[in-house]
Amino acid sequence: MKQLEDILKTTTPIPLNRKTVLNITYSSIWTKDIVNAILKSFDVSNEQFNVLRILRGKKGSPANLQDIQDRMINKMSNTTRLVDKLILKGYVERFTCEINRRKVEIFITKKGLEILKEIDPIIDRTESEITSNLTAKELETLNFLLTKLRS
Amino acid sequence: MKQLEDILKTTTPIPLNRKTVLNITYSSIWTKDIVNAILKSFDVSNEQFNVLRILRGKKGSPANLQDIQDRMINKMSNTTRLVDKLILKGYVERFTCEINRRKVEIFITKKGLEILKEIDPIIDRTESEITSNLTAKELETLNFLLTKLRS
DNA sequence: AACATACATTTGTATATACAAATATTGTAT
DNA sequence: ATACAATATTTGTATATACAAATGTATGTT
Repeated sequence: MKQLEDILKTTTPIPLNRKTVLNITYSSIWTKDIVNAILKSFDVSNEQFNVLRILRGKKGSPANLQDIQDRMINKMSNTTRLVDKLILKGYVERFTCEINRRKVEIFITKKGLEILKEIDPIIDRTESEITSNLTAKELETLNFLLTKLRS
Repeated sequence: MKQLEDILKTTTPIPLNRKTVLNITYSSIWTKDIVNAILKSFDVSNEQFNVLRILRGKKGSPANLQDIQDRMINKMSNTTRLVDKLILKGYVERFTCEINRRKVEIFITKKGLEILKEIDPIIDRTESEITSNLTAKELETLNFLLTKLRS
């Protein structure tokens, strides 16, 4: 098992508080890199993939920008431009809401649903691989500790 | 304790594999936001602070860009421009290495050491607060599980 | 109706991240 | 000595992130 001290190439031991923060940060980068490598072959960024899945979850009903931001794990400060890119790729459509013209209505297109259908099983498999070194019980404990940390 | 399903405002339960990946990602964002809020008041970014601490760790001996990148938790693809910003702020100096002119020699300045001395105790306290909901034993377990996950 | 206020999104600017290509320097083989 | 590969950094381009300001729309008060 590669300890954090090895990864950061430091000889002095890191205090437990800092070590925990660094370990979480490093693990997050580690998982992100693995997932990104998969998504890259589909020319879709992590955030774009996230938005597409949120839109699919709406099952045909429109989403506005706030809906999307609320459901995004990394609160983007600029969902407008992210949606712009998805429109260019043909995965998403945007209309202004007729009832409240300040709002926009964003829908996933058929093409968007199709690319998700392609990517989904690969991401599922990747997420299984990422967590394969821990038992189900260990995963439960890890989730519990992370949730408690933030509470 | 706020579960991930609440955070992401989803009603459907998330499978354990994906939940773990998301929990790590979200926890990383959570800690980053807290630390960033502190650093922001010093007009230093997380990455800049990281580099300054790496340079201080060299204790007067020069660091080149690869040294810095190797010790950075988030492998920046562009340490050149990050160092540029630190030079502008007067926290760092850069010279070309006379022995191997492809390399650069980067040093932290007195001003850089002084700002670190100011920031350090505040970050220490912040890291203690971040981890204050878990006992030492729980923190050990968390670190163990994250390390095992990546092994 | 006129005004201020709140809301939802867009735009602007700076920095960060990711990757590819360009530049400069050094080491090695012939 | 020349050519070629390896090394170390820099530059370019695209996207992502963070925050502030601007725009356009709706709502409440007088």
